[in-house]
Amino acid sequence: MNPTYESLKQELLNQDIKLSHQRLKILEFMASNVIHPTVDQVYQALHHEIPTLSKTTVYNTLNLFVEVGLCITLATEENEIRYDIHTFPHGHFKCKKCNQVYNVDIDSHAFTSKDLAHFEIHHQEVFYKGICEKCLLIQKL
Amino acid sequence: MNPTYESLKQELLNQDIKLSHQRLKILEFMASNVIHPTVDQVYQALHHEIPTLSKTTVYNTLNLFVEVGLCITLATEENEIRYDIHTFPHGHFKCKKCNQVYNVDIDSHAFTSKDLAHFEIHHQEVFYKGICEKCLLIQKL
DNA sequence: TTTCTTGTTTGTAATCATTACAGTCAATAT
DNA sequence: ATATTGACTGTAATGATTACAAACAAGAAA
Ligand SMILES: [Mn+2]
Ligand SMILES: [Mn+2]
Ligand SMILES: [Zn+2]
Ligand SMILES: [Zn+2]
Repeated sequence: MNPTYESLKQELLNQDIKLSHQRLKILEFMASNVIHPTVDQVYQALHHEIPTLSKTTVYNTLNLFVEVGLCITLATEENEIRYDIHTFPHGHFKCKKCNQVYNVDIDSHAFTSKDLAHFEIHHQEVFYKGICEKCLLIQKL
Repeated sequence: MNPTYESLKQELLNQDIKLSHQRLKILEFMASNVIHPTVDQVYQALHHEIPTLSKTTVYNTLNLFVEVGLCITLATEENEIRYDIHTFPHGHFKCKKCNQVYNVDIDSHAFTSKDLAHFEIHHQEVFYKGICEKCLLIQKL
């Protein structure tokens, strides 16, 4: 279900994008940490390993990934952009306690509204907020 | 269906919030312009009429409205916050051509995902992007 | 009426995420 | 070796939002 690092790398090659060290490290991070990170989270995670890494490079790279369809962006209400390596249609749930963003399987056909009958729909986003199961259990202790 | 200016004003009174000139003007704008405006749009629309109006006041007032449940916020992907006077559950569609944000009736029961069976859901947001009917017609000319 | 109190509004400065830009660097081709 | 191209970096600029303190307005108390 999760896209593999190897298949994503191949996709970059297919699109004639050079496999630079920084790009591969960022791609690897996105593929193995499915946490919908912000640019800063990616930067913080990698700049120990790549001390010369610039935050601008993280911006450039993630926005490049979005352009070529390897990532999508997620707008949370906190006025910050998060990046998601999963590009197939799915929804999200953000926990108000632990701030974790979960993936949610949704039936995309349940969402056709007759208000949009003559509209051209390119993209849909379903976003839930509330308290996750883990945090609910902690609350009850 | 749309909340009236009078009922919203009454709600402020019920919550012991003073009906200052600025608050009433901003409330009136929100009630009669259902365009999901940004803070700047509200400010631009009103500062001719109220030359002393400060953008800080628009921020303070709209955030106050959100706190007391008169407005909700909308996160579009452009990293800007929009304010909505409609607080009942509904979805949105943003046109990529004209940037207009439409309200969309949705069946909120279509949204139960079994992934969230043991989660506590406080809020849900459904957001579409694409091209609206008007812009599609223009395109065909 | 004057003074006091409380909450509102204002303007400026600070913050934070993001983007623009220009110089540097690295890989490859000639 | 030199030239070309694109990637990376650091710094500066931008734009939205928030913090904060002074000014203001309205009503209550004296
Ligand atoms: Mn996701
Ligand atoms: Mn709406
Ligand atoms: Zn949680
Ligand atoms: Zn349109």
